[in-house]
Amino acid sequence: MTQHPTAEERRPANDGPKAAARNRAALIAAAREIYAEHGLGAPLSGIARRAGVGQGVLYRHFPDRAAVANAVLEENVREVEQAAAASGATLSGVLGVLTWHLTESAAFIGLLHADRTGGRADGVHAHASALSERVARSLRGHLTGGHRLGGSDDLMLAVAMVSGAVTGPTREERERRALAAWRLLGVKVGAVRPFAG
Amino acid sequence: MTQHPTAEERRPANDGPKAAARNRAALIAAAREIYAEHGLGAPLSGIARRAGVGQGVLYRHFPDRAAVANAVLEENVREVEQAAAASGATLSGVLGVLTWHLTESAAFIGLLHADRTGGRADGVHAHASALSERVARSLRGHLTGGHRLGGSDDLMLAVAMVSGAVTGPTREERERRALAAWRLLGVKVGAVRPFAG
Amino acid sequence: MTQHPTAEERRPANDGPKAAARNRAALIAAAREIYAEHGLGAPLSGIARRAGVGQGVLYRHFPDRAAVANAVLEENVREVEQAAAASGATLSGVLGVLTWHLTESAAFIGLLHADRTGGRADGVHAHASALSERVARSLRGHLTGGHRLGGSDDLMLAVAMVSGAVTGPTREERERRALAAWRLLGVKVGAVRPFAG
Amino acid sequence: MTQHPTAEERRPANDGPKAAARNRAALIAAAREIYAEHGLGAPLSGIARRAGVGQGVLYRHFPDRAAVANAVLEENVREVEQAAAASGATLSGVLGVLTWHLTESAAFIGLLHADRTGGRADGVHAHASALSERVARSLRGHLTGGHRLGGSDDLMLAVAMVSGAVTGPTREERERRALAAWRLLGVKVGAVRPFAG
DNA sequence: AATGAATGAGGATTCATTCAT
DNA sequence: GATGAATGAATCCTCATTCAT
Repeated sequence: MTQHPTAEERRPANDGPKAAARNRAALIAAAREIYAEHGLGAPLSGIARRAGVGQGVLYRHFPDRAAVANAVLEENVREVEQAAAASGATLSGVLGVLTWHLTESAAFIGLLHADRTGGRADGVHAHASALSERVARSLRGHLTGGHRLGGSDDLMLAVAMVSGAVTGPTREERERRALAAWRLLGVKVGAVRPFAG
Repeated sequence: MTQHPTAEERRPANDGPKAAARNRAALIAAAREIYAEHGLGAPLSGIARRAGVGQGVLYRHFPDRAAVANAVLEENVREVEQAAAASGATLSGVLGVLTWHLTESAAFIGLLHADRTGGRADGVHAHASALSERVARSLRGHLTGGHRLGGSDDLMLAVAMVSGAVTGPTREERERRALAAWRLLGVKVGAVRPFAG
Repeated sequence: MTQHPTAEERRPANDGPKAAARNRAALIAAAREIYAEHGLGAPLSGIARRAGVGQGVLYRHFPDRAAVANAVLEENVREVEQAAAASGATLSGVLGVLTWHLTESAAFIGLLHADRTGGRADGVHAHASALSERVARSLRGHLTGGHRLGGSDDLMLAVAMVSGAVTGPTREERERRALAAWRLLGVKVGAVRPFAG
Repeated sequence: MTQHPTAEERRPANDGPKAAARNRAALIAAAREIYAEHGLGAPLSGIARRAGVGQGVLYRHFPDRAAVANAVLEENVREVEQAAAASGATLSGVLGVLTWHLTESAAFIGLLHADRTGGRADGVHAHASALSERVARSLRGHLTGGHRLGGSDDLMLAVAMVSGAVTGPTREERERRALAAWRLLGVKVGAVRPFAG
């Protein structure tokens, strides 16, 4: 509580710098939901609304549409990295976390398909390959060879393939399909769940 | 009450009803190109412009955005069906044609991913499953078992997976990746080319 | 997918939230004028232009065409209600105010004729009967019987009849005809003027 | 059946000049219906469609939107004139026919309100006053004085007033209101029905 | 640092009207 | 004479982005 303790009625919520971080998180969470419901092209105004902040706040934190998507992706990628960095991590474990994000986040799937839509140099795409590379690096470290995939390139291709299979209205359905896809590839996947310490 | 008093001077070209079929084809061809360049969400006005017709013509032939996409997809699916129906057709041959369309047509890939974007029940999606089923039927007839795929469902899952792998700026690159994907799945694919009698 | 990359140069005036109320009032005033000149079906863009605001502002304040008309009507009805509620109000006095609005506001006349145009259930019509009932209620309280009208229903019919007589290019002409109409009905009408305290 | 009895299969209906008159009548009838359902601003294309002819035919017979409306009005006015010219015609009888058209034809009501909408010099309005004058003339001849209306002007004002009262979704409801309006004016009206010789 | 109104370009859609056949 | 496709201007409406407060 580094704020002035004085209660202030009027003036709609300006809780000081602490709120900034909170707002940012709320925006990312809102964006994730909106993306899941309406796809990556959803109106930014809706994201701000769901986050419970004004449009201006969104633009304070993210200069443009791409930045919002990137922030969402960043979180997904970071979790995969953390899963990969955790002690005792195995390829199948990391793939489980990766698969979780694949089934849970529309934006994350979009990441793997960014360059397909063609044209518009969104800046989403700009970052996309960098993020994609971070995922690749996370997986690379755990490649052991007990499967049909030849190397990191094959593995990332497989990830893209699985993401192609991840369709369906509910997360459960998407998970079912993702696991079926990994099975077709002959790859063992651990528990499908978010990374949590 | 709302009237439309139009201009009175110029009135370029009206080749008569004969042009109707030609225009429809031009619109589909234009849509295919535009979709490849800008994705399925591209402005309809651009399609009309590229087809060299007024916007009204587009709306005459296709009541809405979904109808345009469906018309494009319809062509792709029909070629696959024709390839499947041709005498001497083999699964790998049909898959070659299918793969061609996968690498050539953004809309066709979208077909396999229609339900991922979430939200908007476009009517694209409405037809999508019907079209998807037609593809499945075309492939089903040639399932022989000389591979790891268990049945029609596995096969369609595999198609979705390959479509997930089909990214990249050029068709050649996309073909390279598609073939790599089929290889990972252990499925033999014939010549990647459009069906031609 | 559809994006709106706007221009980057000019960005005229943004007087801040303070302007909101002012803009709303300006829009209603503009709508009243436009309606008088071009009827209820006039382009909304013209209203925004005359109000000196962007089209977006109009849509912010009024979700659709009906809402604009309703806002205009609301003002008219409110004045009649106020005239009816004023101390010392008499039927003829209220009718004078009502007649003023009849001669001044095309939208207000439209209110009484809403259901004639047939077809389109505008939502204008939805509110219309509610507003119409408010007018009826305002008059009802002052029915005294010193005339040929039997009751509230007759009175509202009479109002509709007078509104039918209110034609002509200038307000003065319309007032002349309105008064002649009331005379034919044998109803005494007070000063034809807006309500002002 | 004054047509050539030769059956002709192909060539979409061009039954010779005789068809022209039939088409014209069909267009007017269609316009009357469409006007009743969707108001005077309804799309011309709908009128042509309902008449079962191409758009071009409509334009052959009527140079513009106004001409269509005028043709519809013309029919209404002519019936009133015929009723007035019939031997043994009385004012109340003519008013009965007039009232029929008032309750049956949206366009005809519009005639009496043409100048209210303001602005747009439709050409509907151009003819409107001429037609209106023809109605006045028809009534004038039968003015006898057994009522409160002072003269032709009063009578036309009364007609306008009644037309203002003619609202409601069904013709029956509109007739009910029209008769109530005439009653308020103390004018006796004969049978409400179209003129038929 | 937040709010939320305003701007205005862009894209969708609808018709009035023309014209080749 | 009829058909109905084509044109394209006008209108509707949406949103990305800026900015006064």
